[in-house]
Amino acid sequence: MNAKEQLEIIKQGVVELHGEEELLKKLEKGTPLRVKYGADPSAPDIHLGHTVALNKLREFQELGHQIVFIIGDFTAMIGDPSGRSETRKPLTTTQVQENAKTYQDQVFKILDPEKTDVAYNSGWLSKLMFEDVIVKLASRSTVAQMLERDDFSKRYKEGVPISVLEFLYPLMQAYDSVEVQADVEVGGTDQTFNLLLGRDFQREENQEPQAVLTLPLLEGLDGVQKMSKSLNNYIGVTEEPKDIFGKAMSVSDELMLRYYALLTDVSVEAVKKEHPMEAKKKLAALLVDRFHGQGSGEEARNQFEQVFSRRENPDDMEVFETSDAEWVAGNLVASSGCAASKSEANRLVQQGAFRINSQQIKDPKQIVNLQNDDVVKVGKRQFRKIKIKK
RNA sequence: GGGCAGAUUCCAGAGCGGCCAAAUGGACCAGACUGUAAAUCUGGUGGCUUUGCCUUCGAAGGUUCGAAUCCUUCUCUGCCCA
Repeated sequence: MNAKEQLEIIKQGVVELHGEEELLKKLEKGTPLRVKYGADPSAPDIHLGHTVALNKLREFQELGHQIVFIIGDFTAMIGDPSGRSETRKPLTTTQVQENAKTYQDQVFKILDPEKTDVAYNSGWLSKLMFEDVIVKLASRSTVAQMLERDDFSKRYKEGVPISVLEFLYPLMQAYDSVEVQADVEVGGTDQTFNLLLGRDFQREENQEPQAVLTLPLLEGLDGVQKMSKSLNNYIGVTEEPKDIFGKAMSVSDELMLRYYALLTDVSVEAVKKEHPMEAKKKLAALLVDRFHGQGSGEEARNQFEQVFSRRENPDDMEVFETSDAEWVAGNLVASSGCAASKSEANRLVQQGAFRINSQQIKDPKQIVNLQNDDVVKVGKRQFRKIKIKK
């Protein structure tokens, strides 16, 4: 495929491409490009938000290029301030290592391991002398530049603390680009500053500056904030089919269109013509298929319709084993793990969330007599099948 | 280093010395309505051996019959001055 055609593919779905001409020239050389992507192993779960960028990387790989996947094990000790309104808690080395490992396993659900170099940035960052930090990093950016960034200026205005440490984060990320001699770096739009700084750093080291490719940020399930683990508004790629399906179904119609646009090749125009619920089910199934294999989406859909449309019990219920047949309602809810505490259990019962074999019981103190295969339901999605131990 | 302000339950934020497990909003949970959508409405959101008891308002002490509220010291944060 010629360089121009490649560029067209690369540009699809991209918000901004800095250094387009340079990129074209590099593509014309015909040698595989080194495409950098950095991941912060502070939260080990990869979710749909990440997959926007990962899919782009996958495209690069299909075009024959090499991915340099950087695990920011060193930078994770600081925490990326991008888009955040508060200082992140630093992680311990052990935590970071564990996270990094699970992270990698998940990434290869999407990326081709053959065409991926994995690098830990502690490999070079931890070896820097203080002098290097001053000369190579700190001297190359100004406070004004930093404060120009939304996240910092906002915090500064609001009197929310900003650690000097956090100013170092973009610098380290930029330095990574120098180390791995990246031709391209891919990231979310919130990364723009960090990515562009990489270009400056490379120029100073007499390298060709990397092309910078920013991708849209995927909104989380709430439809407002960006998808992230800490906000708990995400769909993780390793989640159970029924959870992926259920979460996808719970998004608003508007957000569904956004997900279609950012996560699939399906034309949004076509989707708009469909019944929203049907479209949403298709999206949900598509996502399940993607992470659990062909056919699993269909299965998840059937389960979903069984449980929620027809209000039947799911096929696979957690079993609650007990030797007592007689229970106080509230205790049963708590003991079976359907509520975090006894008080919560009692509350749920009072609010009418508790059903046993479809029969609602509202008094937490009521005695219920259990039999084998009775089904306890708490709320919309918690089911327990009863087994009486003799 | 000096001065000032502040630290409250998941978050933001209110809290006269008793009526404070602590207003209000957000978030979340449950119920109703639905397309488990959104919107809307209702209720709820520390724990427990639950009409009462226990733990909580940065930390530790103290005053008081009684403290989130007053005093002392400490820790942390912001602002101003150097």
